[in-house]
Amino acid sequence: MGRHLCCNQQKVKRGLWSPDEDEKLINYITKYGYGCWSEVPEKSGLQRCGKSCRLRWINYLRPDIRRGNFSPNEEKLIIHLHTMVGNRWAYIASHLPGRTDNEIKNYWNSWIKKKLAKAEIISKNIEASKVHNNLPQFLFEQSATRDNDCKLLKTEMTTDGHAAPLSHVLPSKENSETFPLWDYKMINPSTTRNSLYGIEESKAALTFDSLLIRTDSETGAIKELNTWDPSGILINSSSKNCKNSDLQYALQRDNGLQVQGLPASSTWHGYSSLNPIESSFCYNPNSENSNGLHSTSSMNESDFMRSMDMAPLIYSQHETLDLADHANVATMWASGSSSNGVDLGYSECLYSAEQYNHGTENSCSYLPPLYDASEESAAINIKHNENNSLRYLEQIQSNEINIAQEMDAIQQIFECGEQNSNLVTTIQYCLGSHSPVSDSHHPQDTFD
DNA sequence: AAATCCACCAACCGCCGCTAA
DNA sequence: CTTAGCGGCGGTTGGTGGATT
Repeated sequence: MGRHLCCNQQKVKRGLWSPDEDEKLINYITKYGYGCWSEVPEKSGLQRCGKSCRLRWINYLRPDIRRGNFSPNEEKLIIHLHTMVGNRWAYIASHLPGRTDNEIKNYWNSWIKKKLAKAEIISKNIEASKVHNNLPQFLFEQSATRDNDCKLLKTEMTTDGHAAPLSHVLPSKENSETFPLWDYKMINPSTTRNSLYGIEESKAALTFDSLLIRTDSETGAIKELNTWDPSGILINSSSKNCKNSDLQYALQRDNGLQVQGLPASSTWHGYSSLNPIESSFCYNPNSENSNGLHSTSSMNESDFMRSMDMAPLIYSQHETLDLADHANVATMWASGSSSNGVDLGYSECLYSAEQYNHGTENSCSYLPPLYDASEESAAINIKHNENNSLRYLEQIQSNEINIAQEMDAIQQIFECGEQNSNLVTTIQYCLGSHSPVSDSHHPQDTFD
């Protein structure tokens, strides 16, 4: 079962397609269209199995195929989607018009080899370290033994061996995308609420495949690193992405050090991992564990899939939206969906993206001014977002905000035909299907 | 100039899930 | 209900051509 009859036939031709064969297939598709691949060889006169014909058409001959190098935005989108769904090439390809799953798969496999090659040098050491409480010391030791590609500067460590309470392990904005600090594997995505330091206690913890500190390839010096990422610690295991700031937050929390760009350790409201989709979870006020703490639960599948359709849309509509922008959008999103327990914030995300890309205030009156990722504003923004989401909710409930007008405005921003209707559908779904949860039900920080 | 290496990518293979008989 | 046939998908292979020795 499962094996195709044509695959057993000895007479079928294999290997590269000749121009003549291509022509035959094109002629057939032009004449009959496609649908039943099994009958293609017979009717087209090709000595190929139907499967091979299908593959050739889909990956090479169909007219809407887009060939050539991947653009930076395409690459960005691929990385983003792969972070969320892994090797689901067909799904990823569905978000890149004209690209095939095979092409993306090939691109990824060749791309990731290069990227991980450098990381591999110290990944085993990181694994061995278990990323335990001596991580800062471990990093320090690494810096003394590794070459210029991966080290912490000695001067950036405090005298007791801890990482300085600044942003030294954060990548520069321009490097972070192609040179992630952290890669990781999710062992068991079903378990909820694992902290970075819960690794040894939980099978659902993260393992770190690599840790890289970005340095200048010529001078060896650590490049200027910015706290561009104001998002916070990994709170929930539904997240698939653990960022450098997660580490920073953990360091802050465990060492009692205030890290610039992060909120005080006693709060995590409005914080989740960088990507709102990866980290989004539904706060359940009815759930209370033995410690009297409310727990979170992972998003259900439909929420997850719906969310996954959103971020690529944001990306696809904004040529200049980079990771730092995304971090802000994400923070905004997370503040609506996570800390308040409701799926608000989608349209806010879009407005936020819009104002970022155009560098102007948007027309959305309830949004705060233009976000920035500076250290000073990060904590303020978080609080602002939080209040903002609540205010948004209140305005919706009191009919102060007209949802129809809201979506009209969004329509004007995103004039993208079919995708647009999907967007509106999504927003309608969000606004109509989720009950708000009181702000007083924020879960407590379990690390305090 | 020849041999070897290596990256790329088109194509193949096997598995899965759906569907119709 | 079972199962053959099929489309679709992801992992993998191997041919090709450019780069390096």
